[in-house]
Amino acid sequence: MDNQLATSLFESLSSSIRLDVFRLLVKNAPLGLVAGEIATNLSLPATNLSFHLKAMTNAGLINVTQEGRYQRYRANLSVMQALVDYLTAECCTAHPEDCCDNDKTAHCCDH
Amino acid sequence: MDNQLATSLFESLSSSIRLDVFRLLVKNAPLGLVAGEIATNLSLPATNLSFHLKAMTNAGLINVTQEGRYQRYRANLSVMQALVDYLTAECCTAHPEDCCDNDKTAHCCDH
DNA sequence: TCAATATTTCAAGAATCGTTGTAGTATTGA
DNA sequence: TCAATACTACAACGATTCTTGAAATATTGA
Repeated sequence: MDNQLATSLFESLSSSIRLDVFRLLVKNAPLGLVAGEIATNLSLPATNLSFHLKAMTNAGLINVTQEGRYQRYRANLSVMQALVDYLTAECCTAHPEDCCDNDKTAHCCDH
Repeated sequence: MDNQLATSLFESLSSSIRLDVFRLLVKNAPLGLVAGEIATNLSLPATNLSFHLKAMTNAGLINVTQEGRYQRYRANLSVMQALVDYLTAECCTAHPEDCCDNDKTAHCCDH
């Protein structure tokens, strides 16, 4: 995980449509859904959905496999924890002596 | 957490600069940094940084408090877990009988 | 082979976002 | 009160992204 990959992953989830697509695929894990089912479920034009699916696939947020004339999409769930880990990797390292003194809810203090 | 809030949070982290800012503030948790320290650390023009800090503050990703003529920014770490929880809230609910049969690394299968 | 189906690619316009300079507000120290 | 400092607001331009319709590709079933 690096800045560029993390940025593209966040960008992949930064639109209302793509967020709905991802949550729908999480809901339908691990089988996933084919493109047409996603379009029907979210009432999206096939063209527009295809645009967003491609962006999400390129970022690695979802996976696609071909089934005859269908394209089956699945959420890549494991990438999310890696993303959070990347964000909090260096938590408090600048001043470890103060860590958690003021904010007990901080994620980095959960260990 | 809803679609709109989640979208704005992801959008807040979808630029290289804002990601660097957030990780720098995580590193300097819980004290945070004032705007000038962030600008120096990341070699950014004050104008541009201010633009991004405002966007991140509006989304709730970071918090700001005034200290005389300084503005001190802190990472809002607790919001990240809420975001991941939102994404995985309905994991496998469409077909619970198949959950984790094929993908043991899925985050939603960690319970 | 042929028509229907599923999905993607492409082009074009609209909308949004990022960066920068200039100007403005607020605070500090003398 | 005055100059310096810290930061933000605004406007403008270029760059990027979103959406849509039309056309293309690939697969299926008859």
